[in-house]
Amino acid sequence: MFRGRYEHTMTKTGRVSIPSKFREVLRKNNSEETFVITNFDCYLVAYPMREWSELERKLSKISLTDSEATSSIRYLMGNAVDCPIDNQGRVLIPQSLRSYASIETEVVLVGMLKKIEIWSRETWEKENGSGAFENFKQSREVLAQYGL
Amino acid sequence: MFRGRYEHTMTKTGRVSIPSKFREVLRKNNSEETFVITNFDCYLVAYPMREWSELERKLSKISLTDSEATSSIRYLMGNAVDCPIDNQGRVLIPQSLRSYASIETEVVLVGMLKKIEIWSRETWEKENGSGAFENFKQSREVLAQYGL
DNA sequence: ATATATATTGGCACATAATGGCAGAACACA
DNA sequence: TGTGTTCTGCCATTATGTGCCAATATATAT
Repeated sequence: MFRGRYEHTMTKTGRVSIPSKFREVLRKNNSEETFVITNFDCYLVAYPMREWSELERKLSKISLTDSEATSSIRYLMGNAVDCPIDNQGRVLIPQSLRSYASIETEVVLVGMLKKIEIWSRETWEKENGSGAFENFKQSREVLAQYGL
Repeated sequence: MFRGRYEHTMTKTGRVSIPSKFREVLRKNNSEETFVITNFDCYLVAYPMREWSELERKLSKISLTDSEATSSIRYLMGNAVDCPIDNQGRVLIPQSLRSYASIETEVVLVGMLKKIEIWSRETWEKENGSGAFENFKQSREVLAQYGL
């Protein structure tokens, strides 16, 4: 499982180092060294290839006449990009996803169990900066429902 | 599986570059460097030769007496053209299919698992531009459904 | 404390991708 | 056979992606 938060900087060419702890998780799961990155709200989400492929395998069984499902698939797949990790442990985040998440240089990577979130630092501060603890306290009760 | 969305421009002669990620998928599947392209709704779909053959195999099982199915088959097969990929990684989209999908110069190519969709940019914007948020919500549900 | 390994990042050079243009080949049609 | 039109291969250009080396910082081991 991915956990922890890391602040990295992106190169001018759009490459971001994947924290070594995250790469270690991939290795331990015998997962391919590739993420599938997609957009979500105001940030990006990166799934290990293995998890994503599993989803695709299921989606590919859906009939091509189911137009509602097709349009979901179109959205989901159209925004997903596979980003292999290079020898220096970096991924190239495509321009389109960068601008979607307003990522310029400073990036926050957050381990979220089976996936990773990638935020621009600015957006991160705005959404999770000051009020984070307050939010946590308020929404903590939700956790009780899950036996925590 | 094909994934991602690419905006390319068509030459005056009707040639469109296939995104290199898509060609890579063909190579990895030891698939022939040829697509079968046909019309569908207001856009085009392109199948790797092997997938297309699979589709034909299924269609060939349909009884001749099922006239409704037969006319669907006629529609699909009648417009199908095989488009080999040239040395620059491009396909020539025949005039008839271009005009069918109102493709002039700006083209959107979408990876859709086992096939590719080819849209004119205008049509794409109209069909998938404004409704994006709906699709987003739907696709989120899909992800949740699969525990992602 | 010192040496050694690993992680992150910057920079550079080269490879590849996308696309525009052109010339000859193939084709259809009179 | 001649005359357009479309097709096709190839080259050139530009932008972007990719691999690699090196510098620095941090962690780990001796």
